[in-house]
Amino acid sequence: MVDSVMGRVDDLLRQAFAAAGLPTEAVRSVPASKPEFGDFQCNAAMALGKAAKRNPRDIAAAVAEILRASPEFAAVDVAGPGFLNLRLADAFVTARARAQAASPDLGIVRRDDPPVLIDFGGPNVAKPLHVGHLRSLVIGEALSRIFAAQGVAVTTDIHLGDWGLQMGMLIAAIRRAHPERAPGTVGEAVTVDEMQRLYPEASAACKAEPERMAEARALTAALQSGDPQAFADWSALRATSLADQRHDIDRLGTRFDLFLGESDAQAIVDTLVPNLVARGLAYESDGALVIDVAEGSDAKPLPPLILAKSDGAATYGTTDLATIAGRATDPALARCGRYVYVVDERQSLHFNQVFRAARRCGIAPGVDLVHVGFGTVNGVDGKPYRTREGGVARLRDLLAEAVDKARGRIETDDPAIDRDVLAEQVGLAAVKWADLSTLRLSGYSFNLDRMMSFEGNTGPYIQYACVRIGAIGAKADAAGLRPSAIALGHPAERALAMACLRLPVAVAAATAGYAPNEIADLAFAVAQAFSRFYAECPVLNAEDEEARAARLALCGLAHAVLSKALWMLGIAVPQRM
RNA sequence: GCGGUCGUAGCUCAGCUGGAUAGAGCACCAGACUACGAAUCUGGGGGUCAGGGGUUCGAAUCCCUUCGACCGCGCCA
Repeated sequence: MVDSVMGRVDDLLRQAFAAAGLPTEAVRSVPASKPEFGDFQCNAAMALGKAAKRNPRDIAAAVAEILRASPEFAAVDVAGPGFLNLRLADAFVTARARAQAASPDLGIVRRDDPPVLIDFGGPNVAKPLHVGHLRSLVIGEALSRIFAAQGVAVTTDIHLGDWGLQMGMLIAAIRRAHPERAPGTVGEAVTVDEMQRLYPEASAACKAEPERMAEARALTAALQSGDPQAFADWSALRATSLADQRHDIDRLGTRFDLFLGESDAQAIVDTLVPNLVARGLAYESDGALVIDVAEGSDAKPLPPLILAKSDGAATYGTTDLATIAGRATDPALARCGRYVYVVDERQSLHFNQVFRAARRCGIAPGVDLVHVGFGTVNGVDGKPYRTREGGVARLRDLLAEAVDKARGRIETDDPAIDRDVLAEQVGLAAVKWADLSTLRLSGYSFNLDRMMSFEGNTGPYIQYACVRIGAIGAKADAAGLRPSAIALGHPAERALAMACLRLPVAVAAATAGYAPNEIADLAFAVAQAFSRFYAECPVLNAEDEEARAARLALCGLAHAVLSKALWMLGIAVPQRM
C-alpha cells in the first residue's frame, strides 16, 4: 500500500501546525498555483492568523521551520502574506514512484465500503436508444469500474423503462396495425423497425385523440393487473426491443449484471401499496393515491409522490419505490450500502420524491440513495442534439458515424493492424472521452468533428501516448533490455512521476464526487507529461545504460497508470495505432 | 409565478469548502522530424471571469440585485 503523496504532505503539514500550537482542521495542501512556487502550497496560515490574531507570516515561518526538518521536503518557503510553498525532495518523489510501480494497484487505496448497486435508469423499451442514453451508459460503466478498482463490489442493473403508459401505447398501436392477429399473438409478429415506426405515431396519436389515449391507458392498466394477452404481447415486444438495444450496449462495452426493469417491481407494488395504505402513509388525493414527501425546510414544498393514478395504474415513482423495497429484501443485494442512480439531472425532483418516500416509509433503512445526475448532450447550436434532419439522433447511427470518421483518420499502413478493430477502439474512445472528460452535471456539446480531430484533449491523444509507451517497451523487450528502478534526473522525468503519483488522489476524488472527469483529468496530465518526457528524454537511445534502464522503468509506470485510467473510463488501449 | 442549474479567451471547457500575475484544449502566429512513432513537442498573442453592489487583508469563488440562457414544478417515463 502506498500512501498518496498528497496525503503524506497533508500529514506532515498537520503535524507541523500542531507542533506550532495551532488547530489543524483546515490545514491541507493544494497543488502549487505556479511551478516556480514548488509542488504544493498551503494557505492555512492566513486563515489561522485571523482567528488567532497573529501575523500569518509568523505562523507560516514557524511551521516552515518545523517542516524543514522533514526529509520529504527539498524546500519550504514563506511567500507573500503567509503562503507556504513546498518543494518535495527528489529522493522522496523517487521512492514514492518506485513504490507505486511496485504496487499491484498502483497505489490506489482499497475501500472497505459495502457493495454498491448502480441503477442506470434504463431505456424505454418502446424506443431505440438515442443520444441521451449515451451518458448513462458511459458514466455508469465508468463509475462501476472506478468502484471495482478500489475493491468495492458493484452490481449493475439496467432498470428498463418497460411498465408504463408507453407500453400501453405501443401495444395498442401494434394491435391496430395487425387486426388479423389475435391479441396475445401480435407482439411476436413485430420487428424492431416496425416498432420504431409505430411508437412515435402512437405517441402523437394519443396526445391528439382522447380515444386513443383512453385505449392506451386501458391496456396499460390491463397489463399491470395481469391480463394474459396484454402480457404476452408486451413480453414479445420487450424481448425484441431489448435484443436490439443490446447491440448498442454491447458495442459501448457497458456490462449489466441485471436486466431488470420497472415490470419486475409489479409483484412488490401489489403488496407494498396496500401496506402503505394500511399504515396511513398513502392516501387518496384528487382520485390518485399519494404519499406526502414535503418537509418543513423546503423552500417550496415538494409535490407528493403518486403511487397510483386515478385509473389505478402505477407510475414510475411507484415502481422505483417498490424496486428499492425489493432490493432491500433481496438476499443477493442485502449487503449493499448504497443505490446509485445514474440518470439525467432533469429527473432530480423525481428521485428526491422517491428517496424521501422511501425514508418516510421505512424502506431500505440504512441504505444511501444517491441520484448521480448528468446534463444533456447538446448539438453545436447548444440545444439538445439532433440529426441534420432535425430528428432524434439514434445512438447506433452516431456510433457508426464516429467509427467511420475514425477509420478515415487512421494513418498507419501497418498490414498487421486490423483497421476495423482499431477504428472501433479509437472512434468509441473519442466519443466516451468527450462525455467523461467534462463535468457530469453540466451538459456538453457533442461535436463529432472536434472530438475526432484526435488532437489535444481527446481520447485518441491519450491512447496514442499509451501506444507509444507500449512501443518502447516492446522494442526494449525484443532487444533484451530490462528496466531497473525509477530514477529522476531530468525535470521531465520528475514531472511525469509526479503526474503518475496523482492517480490515487484522482481515484478518491472521482469516487467522492461520482466524477469520472477526475480520472480523465489525471490521464490527460500523465499523457501530456509523458509526451513532453518523450520529446526531451531519449529512452532506448539514452546516454548510458543506467539512464536507459531507469527510464524504461518510468515508462513502465506511466504505461500502467495510463492503462489503468483508461480502463476505469471504459476506453480500450490499442496495441498499435 | 415558484424552484433549480448556469453565464470565464474567437470556440469548447477547467478552476468555485475565498489566496499570489485566472488555466487547458482547439483555432491563430512562429519554431522542432537523416530523431525511441510529428495523432507529437516548444514558444507567442488573446480575458471588464454577464452587469452592478456588498462582506473580506484578499472574491471567478460567499451574500444581495439586474440582465440573459437552460431545466423542473401531482396523475408521461
